[in-house]
Amino acid sequence: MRRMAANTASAHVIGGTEDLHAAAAVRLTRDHQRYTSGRRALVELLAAAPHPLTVVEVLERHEGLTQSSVYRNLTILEAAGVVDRVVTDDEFTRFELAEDLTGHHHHHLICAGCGTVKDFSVPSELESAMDEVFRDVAHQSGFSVGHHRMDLIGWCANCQQ
Amino acid sequence: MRRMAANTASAHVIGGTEDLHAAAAVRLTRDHQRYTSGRRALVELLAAAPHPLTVVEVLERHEGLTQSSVYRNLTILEAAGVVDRVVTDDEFTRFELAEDLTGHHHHHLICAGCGTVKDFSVPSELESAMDEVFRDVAHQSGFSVGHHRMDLIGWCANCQQ
DNA sequence: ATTTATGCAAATCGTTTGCAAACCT
DNA sequence: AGGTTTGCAAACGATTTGCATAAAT
Repeated sequence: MRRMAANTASAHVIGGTEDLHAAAAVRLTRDHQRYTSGRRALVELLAAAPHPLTVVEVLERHEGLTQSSVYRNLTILEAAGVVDRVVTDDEFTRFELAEDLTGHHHHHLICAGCGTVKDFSVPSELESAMDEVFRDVAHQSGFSVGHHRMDLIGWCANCQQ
Repeated sequence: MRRMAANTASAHVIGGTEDLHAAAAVRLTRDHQRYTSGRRALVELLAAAPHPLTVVEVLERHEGLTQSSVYRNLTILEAAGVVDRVVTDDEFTRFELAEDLTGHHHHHLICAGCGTVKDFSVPSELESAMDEVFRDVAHQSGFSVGHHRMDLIGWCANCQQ
């Protein structure tokens, strides 16, 4: 039941994608939701993208998708823990696969000029040190912390002058 | 170390606030902008608030202000470096005084339930360690980094269950 | 057969903008 | 005077929603 990604160039479906779909299906089922072809297409697109995608980018990359359904399905996928919402300073919400599905904890370099988002990660010792501080902060403030977000805002190579 | 004494909504100008207004005036002038009473009122409100404010909150706190002017002036104050824009996961943009005006580098605890934002800070050793990593990342990626943002997303005491 | 998802178009709502009057300097 | 800022109302645009049809179980 495999769907070949229908886009321009090197969109090669990797072997490991099956597990991804299986995991997505499990999470949706847990939420009493179906893993429809539209949702599957979204997961496929996000898995293939090198950075978080806006809804506009999603629509550009896949002819068959409709705007309203994309919004609805991204919301559902987010609620099911399949997708993460990425907020930047511009007016477009972006989406990426949930970190615990990809197993790749990372952060974002956000260009204040063009809005481009690029991934990066930091040494695990630093992550651990941060997590420890966060636990303290949460405890003192009565918050229960779900996750953290650490972004760098700056100017990409293109946008510097 | 500045002490922020205001809490109620009185039109009382506090002693230490003078420096703040002076600094704001300098930055606006540098941008060929005037420090009008509306802009002054915004700085006053943000200085008195214990957390970043939405436009709605600003309007609630000061009768004389108009929505469109508040938006326009916050944009101008941001461009002049007097105010920082705080982006969370909800649909409201928030604003706070620029960190280098208050001299208080901090981060945000964001409640995923009600959108409340609470400030916190981390040990300076951790900030330094982060800054060092960020310099490397920026260098490798061709970005010039302006600032970073590190938030905790979770559930406040009220919103847990 | 019944529930759930989709597509289209219309509505929503935070934010932006056009324009004439009020405000500096 | 000459340029800016303001207030009001209208416009904008990303996202949401109502509803009839199509798909899934």
